[in-house]
Amino acid sequence: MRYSKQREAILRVVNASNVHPTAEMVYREVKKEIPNISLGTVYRNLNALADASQIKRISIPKDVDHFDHRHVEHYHFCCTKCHQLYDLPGSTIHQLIHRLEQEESVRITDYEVLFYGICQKCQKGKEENYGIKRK
Amino acid sequence: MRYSKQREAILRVVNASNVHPTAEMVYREVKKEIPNISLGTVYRNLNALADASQIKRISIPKDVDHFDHRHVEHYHFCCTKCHQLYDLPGSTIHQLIHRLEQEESVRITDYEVLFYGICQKCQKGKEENYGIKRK
DNA sequence: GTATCTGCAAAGAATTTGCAATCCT
DNA sequence: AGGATTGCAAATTCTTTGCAGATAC
Repeated sequence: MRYSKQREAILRVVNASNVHPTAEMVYREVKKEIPNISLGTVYRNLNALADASQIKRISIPKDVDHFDHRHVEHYHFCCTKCHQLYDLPGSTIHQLIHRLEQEESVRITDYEVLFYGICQKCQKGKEENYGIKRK
Repeated sequence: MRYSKQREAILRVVNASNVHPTAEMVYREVKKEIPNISLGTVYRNLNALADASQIKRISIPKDVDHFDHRHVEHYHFCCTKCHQLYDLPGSTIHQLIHRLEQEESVRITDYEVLFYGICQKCQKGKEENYGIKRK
């Protein structure tokens, strides 16, 4: 994979973000720096970076894909009320992975744990919809 | 939700299937029974059934959505070589859910655990691609 | 009777792709 | 130089939706 300033900027934006950006969000952000970048380029690079395991793709029912850096192990939590995507800490999953690899004879190289529920804010009644439409 | 023979057949197909069918697969299967059913009806009903928690939607990176019955608790495993979707047994996740609910003050109502890796068949070199294209 | 559901076809939304020009190394 | 990458726009793919007629209750 050859260097390009577009890809460098895209990776930087995903790494710096704490909101699990979508392709569109990354596009809007990178545009500030490279105004004539195209959305196609953003998609191409997000795919390339995900294939190279430099970022992680999060697929969510009824929503477009989100992308995430891979700095720390964590789970994802999707609030079914405000449709916001949060991180949940933890890496308890490794024991489970080990057990499954033994018992099921598969080799596990990656995982995605997605919880659904009601976030703290929405439980308190402060429900907000951050413009994320329900598919 | 009112009865319809279309929805009944769709639910029956998902419940009877052991391959986590896509909307298209369900459509092809139900068509054997109700030849003039439309794909739109299949989509509408899969959505309605998933909203009613009668079936589960599985969103996978670079693949269309799959649907699954909810008979037993299990995880999903996606082989990155043959792109086949398998079940993995277990429900170890409940302790984790409990802990996270306490510590993070969220209410968790559902979850999806998706592992990636190489399935048994592909490890043995018998890799097959079941016509599931890579997005 | 009437609200829900269906089939059909068209629309919509997200993502990919072909191509000529440009950029890395 | 030469292959990778880009911007642009068109194409593709999956899914949703509007509507008129059919169906459930």
